[in-house]
Amino acid sequence: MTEEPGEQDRGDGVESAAPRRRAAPTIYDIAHLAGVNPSSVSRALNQPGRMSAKTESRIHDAARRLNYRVNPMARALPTGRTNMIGLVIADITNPVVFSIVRGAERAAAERDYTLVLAESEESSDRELKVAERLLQSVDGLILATSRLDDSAVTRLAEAKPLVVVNRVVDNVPGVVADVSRGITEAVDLLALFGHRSVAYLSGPERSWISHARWRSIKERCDWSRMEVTALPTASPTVEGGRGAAAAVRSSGCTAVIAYNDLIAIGLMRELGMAGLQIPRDLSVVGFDDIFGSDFTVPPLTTIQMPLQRQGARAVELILDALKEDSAPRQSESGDLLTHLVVRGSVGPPRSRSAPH
Amino acid sequence: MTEEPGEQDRGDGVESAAPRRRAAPTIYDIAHLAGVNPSSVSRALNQPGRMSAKTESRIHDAARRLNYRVNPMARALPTGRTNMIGLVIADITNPVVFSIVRGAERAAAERDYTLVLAESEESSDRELKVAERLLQSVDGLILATSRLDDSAVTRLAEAKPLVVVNRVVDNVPGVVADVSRGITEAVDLLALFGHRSVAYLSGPERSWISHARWRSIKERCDWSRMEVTALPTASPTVEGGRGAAAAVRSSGCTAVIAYNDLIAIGLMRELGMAGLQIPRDLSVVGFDDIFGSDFTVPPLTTIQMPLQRQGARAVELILDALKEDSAPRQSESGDLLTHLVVRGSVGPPRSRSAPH
DNA sequence: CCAAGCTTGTCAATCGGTTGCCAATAGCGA
DNA sequence: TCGCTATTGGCAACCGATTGACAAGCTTGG
Repeated sequence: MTEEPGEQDRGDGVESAAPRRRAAPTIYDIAHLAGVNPSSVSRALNQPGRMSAKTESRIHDAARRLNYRVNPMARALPTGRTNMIGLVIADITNPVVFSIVRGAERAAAERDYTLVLAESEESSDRELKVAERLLQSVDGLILATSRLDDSAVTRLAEAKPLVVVNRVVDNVPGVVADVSRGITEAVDLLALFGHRSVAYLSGPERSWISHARWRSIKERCDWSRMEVTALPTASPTVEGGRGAAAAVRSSGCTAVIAYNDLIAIGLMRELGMAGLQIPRDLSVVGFDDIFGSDFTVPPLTTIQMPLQRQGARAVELILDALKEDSAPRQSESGDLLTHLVVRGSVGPPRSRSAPH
Repeated sequence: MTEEPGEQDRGDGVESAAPRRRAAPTIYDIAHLAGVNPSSVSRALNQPGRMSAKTESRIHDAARRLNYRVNPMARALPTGRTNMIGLVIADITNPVVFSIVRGAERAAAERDYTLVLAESEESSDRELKVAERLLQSVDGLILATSRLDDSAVTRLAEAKPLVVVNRVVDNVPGVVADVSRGITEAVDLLALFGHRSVAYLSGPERSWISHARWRSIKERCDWSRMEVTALPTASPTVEGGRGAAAAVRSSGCTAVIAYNDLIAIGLMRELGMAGLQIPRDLSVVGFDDIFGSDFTVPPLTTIQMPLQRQGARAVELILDALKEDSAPRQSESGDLLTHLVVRGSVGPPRSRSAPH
């Protein structure tokens, strides 16, 4: 309380041994140094050109000299804008989300937004809680691998701009990749090799995207006059893939398209341990092209999703919604195409190895 | 300006087509509903028991009825606490950081903290910028894979509690795993198989942890009377491992310990393509036990780092520093042990295959 | 029966920036 | 040189919550 109360003991509450923190400079410090009113500082910093060049540069100099950074919390209060975007994912160790996170982080950072991350650990209860908590601190929310039902998503979307990834919810913008191209390529390749019977190792029953993939696969297989059946898996993981091996073998199919790469990898490993050879005994196609899918033997042929671009696009949609209030852009898959990455896990079926 | 100015047009600035957002309830709404003063609401919510049970429960009821969540920005202003922790990483697609992120996210969420993520894209300039930006909005900062030099780290640590992971910087708390146990196990296993000459494929020249690993490997090899040399790699990636294959072959060593799994995997793939067999022609040990390190053929034997625990520990250190100002705990590796995960990439050397 | 001691709740200042409104100033033409 | 308008900059309210100081209400003891 020597001179400027509140300047003296700011920083951290207790004042004993802890390393002394230097308090961050404020616009008041700048105003003092530049000899102007704090509000002028705010103006100079936020609306360049609305002030005499001389004063403006004096203020900027002072700010630079003090190494000033705006306090995002203080700014957020009156404006309601935090410059943060929330990203909720089910499981951060799922390689599928890495790319989404990266794409989102990059797109956000580029526009000076900060990404806030939260994990729902595959629980829809936790997801709701986490999303509600995040919602308070961010300008918009991305649900990357949501386990919520549509109504909950819709309700969340009422509070702040919200975008879902790889999912379609009425009236909520979504970023969905167009799987048809990749699937067409995959099915066509199998057909070319002479496969006549294919199985789809499906994902979680409640997964919108798993059904979308199945529909697309079914359609293309029908078109190619191939038999196709869906086989369930216990979980969309390596373990789930392992567990499905028996069903695959007894199904009599000669090729498999898996809901994701983890399942595909699990299946290959299990069959490999049982002495089968891939692709001689079974052709396997994965989905996503995750990190490590080329480490396997043989390397996995897989349908690559534009996950990083999807993450970036999700951020862009949020920012769009924030900027103007044009009608919320609906799920558009324009440039979000998938394509087949051909590696070693697809070949001719055992019986007839000649094409066609 | 009909009645309560500022109540009418809150929500979002522009008011045309955009989906109407409902404004979040405030403590004033609660106070109004419960018929008390806003400050009583704050007290009832934050200091339970300091108020008549009756009033308190009335306030809680009102809060629940309005589905009230505290506005973190508004709270952060007077308290200086944001309940957010920043995590800066070099490259989010590096599998090593997944586990750190997960550990940190879990530990943070458990204590009602939110994790804020930023990527430096391997650039120390960007890292500094990003860290300074984050510093404004968080209560503490974790540098997981920092490319900054010590002085920059020290300077950042002056502003807010800061923790580095897998690195030691004077006067800055760090979370460093004790590599000696894993390395001892690895070197001993190689010795047991009869290897006499080992190479270390090192990481980035400026990486503290790479040197630490090298020192530990050198020490144990000396102890075992094994020859050991360090071989440089161009980068700590699969590509870097590939590029080092030639040097490894001409070095005459029979076993390799790589700075990380990516290098090990790259090396194995390159050698495999050249017709060598692992472990017959070369034993390979990786570091980290990343996702996918068991997808390779043979599966990679690797020294597992407790990355997830390290991430969690980093958060705990921040929280400690925030709570009391006990002397900042210095890098302690107590329970952060490494250990060898034995898989298929280590075997007896070609020449003499009998142990010892 | 009254004063002292606790509870319980209210007031008001504050955190750091933003912004509408208005006064002071500068610039301009006549 | 004067008066008018276009700029420029300052004042003050406000965003939502926290918190120290204090008043009102209650209990309790002398």
